[in-house]
Amino acid sequence: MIKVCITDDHQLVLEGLKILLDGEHEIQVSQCYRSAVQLISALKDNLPDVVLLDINMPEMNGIEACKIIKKEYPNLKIIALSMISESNLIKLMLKNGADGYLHKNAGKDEIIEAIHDVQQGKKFLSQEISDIIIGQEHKDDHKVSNSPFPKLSRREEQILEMIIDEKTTQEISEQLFISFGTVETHRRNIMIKLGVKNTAGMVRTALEYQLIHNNK
Amino acid sequence: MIKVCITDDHQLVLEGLKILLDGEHEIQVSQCYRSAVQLISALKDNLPDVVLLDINMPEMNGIEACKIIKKEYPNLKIIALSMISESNLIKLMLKNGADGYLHKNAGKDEIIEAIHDVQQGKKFLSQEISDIIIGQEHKDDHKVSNSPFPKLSRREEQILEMIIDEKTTQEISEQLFISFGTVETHRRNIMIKLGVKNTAGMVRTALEYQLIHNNK
DNA sequence: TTAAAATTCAGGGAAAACCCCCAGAAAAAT
DNA sequence: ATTTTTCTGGGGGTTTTCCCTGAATTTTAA
Repeated sequence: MIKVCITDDHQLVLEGLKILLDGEHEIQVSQCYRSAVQLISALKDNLPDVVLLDINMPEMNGIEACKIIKKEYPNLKIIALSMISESNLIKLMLKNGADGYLHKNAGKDEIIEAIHDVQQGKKFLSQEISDIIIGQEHKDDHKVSNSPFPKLSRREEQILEMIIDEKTTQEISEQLFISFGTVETHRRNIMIKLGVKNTAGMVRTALEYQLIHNNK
Repeated sequence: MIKVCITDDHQLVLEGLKILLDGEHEIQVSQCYRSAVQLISALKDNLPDVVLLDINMPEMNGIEACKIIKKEYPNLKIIALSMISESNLIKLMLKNGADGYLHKNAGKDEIIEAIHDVQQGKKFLSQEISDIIIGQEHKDDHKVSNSPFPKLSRREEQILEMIIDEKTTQEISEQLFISFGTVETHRRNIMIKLGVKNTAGMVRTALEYQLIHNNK
């Protein structure tokens, strides 16, 4: 019997997965959590064999969570769940200790196969995911290898949010009571951290990686 | 017995929902589809009572699908499903004939309640969704009322994609073999159509509404 | 077939963003 | 306690975007 724990901020996915997996008799869904923070604090008392972990969550994203969990519990197997199949994201997740990666349009069989595989110590990547990684391998390996998951400072995050909200450097400086030059410096640093070259890149990356807490 | 049909491009959500609803004895999941195109062509032969329709899908988005379906089958009830609770999106969906709106972190009970409500001819909006709409009501009613779902031309879409890909006007003009001035005109028109004021707005709106086909 | 929308082009000017350099003070992490 | 990161500020300059105007041709829709 494999003890599985699911963490996803979407109630619907959570309940669906639970019922889906409960139908299997070698698998037992022991716990469900709506956030990575909940998951991490609960692991102390009850350790499952496999964790299904959503990547795109508020508060703490799956990549951060993965890193923390693997540090504490290296033997706990983690399967990343994601809506998007972006090669950089997948690589980052695997780099941070994930044992498998499932896209959310995977079927029941694929999930069960993944759980069994990682429980036996194997890595699991669906065909689709493998193709993406291999297809992009030559293109951006330098970019990924030396750029960790972009971590912005509080100020940078705040300014990025305002940029996404269509505010100009001038407006941002006025609203935050800091100088024009300071905002420009932050802009520059954000671009460097995200590895982009203009505003479009900042916005795209921010939304793709869900770096900002969009409460619109 | 209410005949329900589910359309979502994510296999996982699809299977989860199916099993979730199969547990209810007043509800019968008659069909499942992975795209709106499939759904629409299948309605001719088999008409359900209620359709659970994901908004964010490739090929055809839920808003377009909703409009088409309601035109053909005005009595068929549609509940929109979405990952994001953006007020404009919700309003647009309702404006295009949806009978209910469910966020994907809704629980089982909420979904079942929604299905029963719309089947009886009532509208269903979760508390969370109602709050968002009411909260934004004063702010942007003019903006929504006279701006339909932004429809870009082929060229505009193409250029928007390139903007999101961090290309400058110069680069775009060279790669498309058109003049600098032409690209600028397209940029301007895109901004007007999307109701934004700069590049950040274009990128944000494009990604939020999934106007572009991001095959990265 | 006629009206509407899309695509093409351009000049001139203002605003914003981008790029280089630098550097001190404060806060956080090791 | 010391190193690192963050936050702050700026000078000077180039590139890009944004905004105004206008207009001809082609394609699409009513």
